[in-house]
Amino acid sequence: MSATRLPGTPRLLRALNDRAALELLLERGPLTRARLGELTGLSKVTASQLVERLEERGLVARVGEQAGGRGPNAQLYAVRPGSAYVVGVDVGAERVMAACADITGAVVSQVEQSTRDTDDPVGVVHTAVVQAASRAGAQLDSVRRVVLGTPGLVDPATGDITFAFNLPRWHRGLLAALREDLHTPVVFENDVNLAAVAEAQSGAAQGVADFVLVWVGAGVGLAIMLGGRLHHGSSGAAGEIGYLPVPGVPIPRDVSRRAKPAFQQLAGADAVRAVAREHGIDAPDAADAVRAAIAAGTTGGPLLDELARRLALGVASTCVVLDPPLVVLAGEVGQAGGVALAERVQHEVAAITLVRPRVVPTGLTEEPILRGALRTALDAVRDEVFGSTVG
Amino acid sequence: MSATRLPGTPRLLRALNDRAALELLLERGPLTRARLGELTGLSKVTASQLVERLEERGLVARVGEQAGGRGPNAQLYAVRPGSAYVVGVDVGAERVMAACADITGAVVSQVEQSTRDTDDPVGVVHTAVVQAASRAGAQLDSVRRVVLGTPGLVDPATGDITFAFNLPRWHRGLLAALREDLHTPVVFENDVNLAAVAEAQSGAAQGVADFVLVWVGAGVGLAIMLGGRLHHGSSGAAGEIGYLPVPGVPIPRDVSRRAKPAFQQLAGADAVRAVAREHGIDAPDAADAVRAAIAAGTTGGPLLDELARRLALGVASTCVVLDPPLVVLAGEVGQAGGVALAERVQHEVAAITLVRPRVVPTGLTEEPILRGALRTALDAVRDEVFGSTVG
DNA sequence: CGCGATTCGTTAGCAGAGTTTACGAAAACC
DNA sequence: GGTTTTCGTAAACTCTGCTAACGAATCGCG
Repeated sequence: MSATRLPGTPRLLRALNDRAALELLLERGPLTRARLGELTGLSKVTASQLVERLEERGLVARVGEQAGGRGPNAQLYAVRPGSAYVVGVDVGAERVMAACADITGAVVSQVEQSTRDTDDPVGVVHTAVVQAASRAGAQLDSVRRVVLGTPGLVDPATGDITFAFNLPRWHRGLLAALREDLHTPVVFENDVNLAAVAEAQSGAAQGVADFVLVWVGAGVGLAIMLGGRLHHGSSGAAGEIGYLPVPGVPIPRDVSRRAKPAFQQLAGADAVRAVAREHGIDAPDAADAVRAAIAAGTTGGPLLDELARRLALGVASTCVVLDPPLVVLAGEVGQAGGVALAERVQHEVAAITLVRPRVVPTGLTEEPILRGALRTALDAVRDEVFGSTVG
Repeated sequence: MSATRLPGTPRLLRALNDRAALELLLERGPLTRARLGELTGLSKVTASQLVERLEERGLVARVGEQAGGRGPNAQLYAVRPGSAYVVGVDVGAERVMAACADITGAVVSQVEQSTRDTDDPVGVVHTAVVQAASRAGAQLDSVRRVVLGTPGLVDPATGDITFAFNLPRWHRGLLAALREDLHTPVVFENDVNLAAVAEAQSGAAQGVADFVLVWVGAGVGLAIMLGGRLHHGSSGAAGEIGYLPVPGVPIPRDVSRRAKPAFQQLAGADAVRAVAREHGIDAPDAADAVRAAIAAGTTGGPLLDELARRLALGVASTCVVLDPPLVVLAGEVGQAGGVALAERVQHEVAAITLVRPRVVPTGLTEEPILRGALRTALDAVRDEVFGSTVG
């Protein structure tokens, strides 16, 4: 009956300081013992002992000397890349992209495979993961975590995928197969959420702790970043804004797999193509239609206006609830729309609500979901590897 | 250019442990030194030293003995109530309610005053605060914080109130007057947010870290609690769901002070009264109308159904975005609707979205805003008073 | 009623983390 | 080549917490 909190023993201190030092080494590249002391706030000698400990644990290594200074050349230390690896995977409907990164975050290998011409998608994903690891020169047992990005909801209780309409149902088999071979934690994460993670790391939301990312592609989705962490919701369904009840579309009652959700019906790729046709732009692909409208200059304006008006309904709803400082438009359509679309959405949102979020297009072009998967895996693995002093 | 993190010195340990001990003393009442050791995870002797320190700092005092055990009677210690006080105020349009609590959270005094028959509302609030303090037997300089709950948005940058349509504009004067006399931090907080804080502490959301509270009164509002903390949004406008673009109401463009926001027009008290009249219930007050419908039994069903249908649009929008496990209905109308209304809203939300939040009526009857203000003030003051070992 | 069993609180000695002071050695400056 | 500066390491001390031991108080039981 005693909830016994964590004590607060001296070893906790060491764990905290070690962790802070490692984080600094990752962020600011190789450092000398003295500089590390300054940055952590610790004394020179303590920092020195600390580095020695980390070196013994195999987490840190000498990587050179810093010449040019006044005194003797200072030794430079950095996090040892080989101490752990992670694999991220973007599991799309038609292709699989896997990449392997070492614990410093450097992407060491990348593998792409098509799932179109096979009847064993599990096998494809599986070999992609194994190939990514081996091409990176990483032993399989030094891969500490695999993160798979897919559409659909991740049940926070079980970690399984639910409601992945547009993907085959082999996720469960995939999870089992990978875990069996790799003896490693394997987790799913929603693809839009991963895109947001990537956006925060190196896209349009760098250094912004709170923002939302609106994904406009085949479906519409939303990722919510609060305090630098993803908000998943109690059933993993936070951000499924396809189901927003918006004006202009009948609200389907008795939500089923058949019924088309309201906002998605208004702003999904199908709707974009339809609106484009009405405006005289006929393209096989929604993103192409948007690009065509932008290329058309003034002529394309009305289509973009209409698109922005529709998107703004969903964006306004989320912004009225959350009041984020920043909204990132991503996904095929969001990216294609670029600044032209983002500006229009920003203007439109300001017209119908009190909040005034900045709306910008994604700042990422290459594999946002994959990058997000790697980053997510890294965060978890660093907690494990770097925090092991506590255990 | 060195961002110098907090060091991680031994004194940090002491601060952490002291803080944990104080928190335990507040939560679980008077404790013996030995029990405190168990609960914190510290050794018996360390816990003993710790208590001695806290006693010297005046934060803790002996309050009795625990007889009946095997060995000698153990001394019981508790947080000293008199070491600091806070004042909370519910600033309504027609009356002001102030209360004073000691640092243990015990409410020591409560004062109510009308602002209807005066032309100096600032003075009324001011004297209410001073009276609450003096009736509590608290010196003015031991009141460490005053929290004022009012409608409107609180600008997170300045702390000032904006957009308080239904309240006079003397907030700024109030802030200045109170600060001048009391030499104490005085802060505003949105009334709906405070109601949510109270709900989390002792209402329908006890022990629930994530939930939203929907306020249905003259206006409609929303408070968002995530991880046990309020989410305010970048401009303090998070949860202003009156502005949700919902189906069934024209969306006013060029939002101005005149234009009635969409969702509010659909579900605010005015709308409730209007709907009630259509259903043959004519009451001067929206809450009365709802109560009449419930009292009418089956006859009142259709009105409640319609009300639930309207509310569900707003609730669904927020739940689609946030996916909270729990929605609390509060405010005059929400409270009047009770379980009958909550159940209907829950059912309706489930019909139009994928998420399945539990919807319940408020569990508080007495002064939720005032209680929330006190709790908010307490949290801040405890950080200051208990955390002062660090400084 | 007295003895043993328990538990409270304290004292003594020790271990882990970090700090200040001091110092030898290496590199650069003049 | 001397001076100056800086690196890395000792040595001695402080602060926090831990284990072990112990006197004293209280209850249970014979």
